Amino acid sequence: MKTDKNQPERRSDALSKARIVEAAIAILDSGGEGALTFRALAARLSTGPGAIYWHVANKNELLGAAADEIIGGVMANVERDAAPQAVIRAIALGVFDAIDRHPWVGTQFSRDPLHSASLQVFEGIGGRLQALGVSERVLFDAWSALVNYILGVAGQNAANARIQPPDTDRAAVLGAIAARCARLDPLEFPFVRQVAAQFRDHDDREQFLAGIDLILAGIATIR
Amino acid sequence: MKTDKNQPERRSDALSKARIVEAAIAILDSGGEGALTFRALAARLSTGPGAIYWHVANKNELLGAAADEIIGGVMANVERDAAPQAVIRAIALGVFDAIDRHPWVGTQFSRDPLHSASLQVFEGIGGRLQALGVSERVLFDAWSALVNYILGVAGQNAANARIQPPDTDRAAVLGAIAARCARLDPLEFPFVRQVAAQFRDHDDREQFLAGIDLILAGIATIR
DNA sequence: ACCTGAACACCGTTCAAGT
DNA sequence: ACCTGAACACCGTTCAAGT
Repeated sequence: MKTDKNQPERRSDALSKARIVEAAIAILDSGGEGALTFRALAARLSTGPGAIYWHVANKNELLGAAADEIIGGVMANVERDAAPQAVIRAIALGVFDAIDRHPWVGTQFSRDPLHSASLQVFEGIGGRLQALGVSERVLFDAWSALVNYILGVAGQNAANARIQPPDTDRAAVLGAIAARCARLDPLEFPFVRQVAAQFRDHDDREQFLAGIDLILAGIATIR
Repeated sequence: MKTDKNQPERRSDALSKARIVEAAIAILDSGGEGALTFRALAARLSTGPGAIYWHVANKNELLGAAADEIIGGVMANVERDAAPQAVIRAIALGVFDAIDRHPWVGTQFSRDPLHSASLQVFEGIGGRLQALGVSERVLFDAWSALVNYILGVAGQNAANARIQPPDTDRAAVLGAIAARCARLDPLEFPFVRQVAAQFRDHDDREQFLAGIDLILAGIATIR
């Protein structure tokens, strides 16, 4: 039985928060954070900037709703029936990959820490640590380390994306950085010089996951 | 023998990059990131906005120079003669405390990863990991985990500060968040509800350091 | 109830004109 | 060489006026 959602109007050009958020996501993904303007958004929706304010309080709320949309989708698809460590890795990678595809999301976690997006991540990580049998005494430390790491990297990646145009060549940027490192004073920066080659060929995602595993290994030592 | 720095002019009202950066830091510290405006800066220096552009390319460079000033001071004061783990903790806490006092600095690490501020942190952490005897194979993982964590938390704290006015009551905010957590659905968010009380009384700095120690413990397991 | 679009109060940045 | 400040091309947001 298909019970039609009895929407008041079927006109596809009627404005709604859902349509506004959808359009905002499209603009953010294709043009980056700088491209989202109330004027650009209004143009895409064939209306004036003022119309958007009837459905959305301000730009902050709009960005929050857009981020919730993305993270909500990620968290809904996390496989929850695996071993606790595996679920923690899946949540972490889910967030990482979402920020990779939609860098602007990374800035939004700190906007309101109790919005559904963040809450789902918080609960997902914390619940698995309990399932892992982490003692009450260190549970809060373990949880905050993981959450700080995951959301911190998300924010850094978002900041990086904001600096670089949406279609920058990652490999070229890494190569340029590595080359500049190799030219540093060997006496002042021996380590950075040495690590430059590895840095050029590294994969952000792998390094991110290695960090998660190091924290999990640390948790295991005091569990 | 006091060899006077033979500066061309002694007039204290002469504009210079140093004076501009100093004034920018004062504005950023007292009013937050939103308060730094070329007009506000010009007013404080009793000149026009255009004059600043003679000494500084744009706002981005200005923020970078200001952040370098702060982090440079922190890194210069790190005690380097202690045990490697202690130095790593000292660097991490130095960065953390600097962002606590000057939240706007936290956004600047990702601006240019090879500016002196970031480089000094990178080298400081990496060098101590080598001193710790971390094997070549896992050195890069260990280093990137620590650096990601330190700069990630810095960025999150900066973002939090940008949302809240510079003189917000921390304890009141934490209390309000904890209260909202306690009202969440116990079936959907059991962990978050349970952790809310601890969250209200937690200390950001202690939690940050606990995370560092967990990563160090993880590194020790594969060293 | 919902939409329109001009207008307001800002930005960063530029640039001709001054000294 | 360095400074001035008006002007340009933008913002987010508001609001009287429309339907």
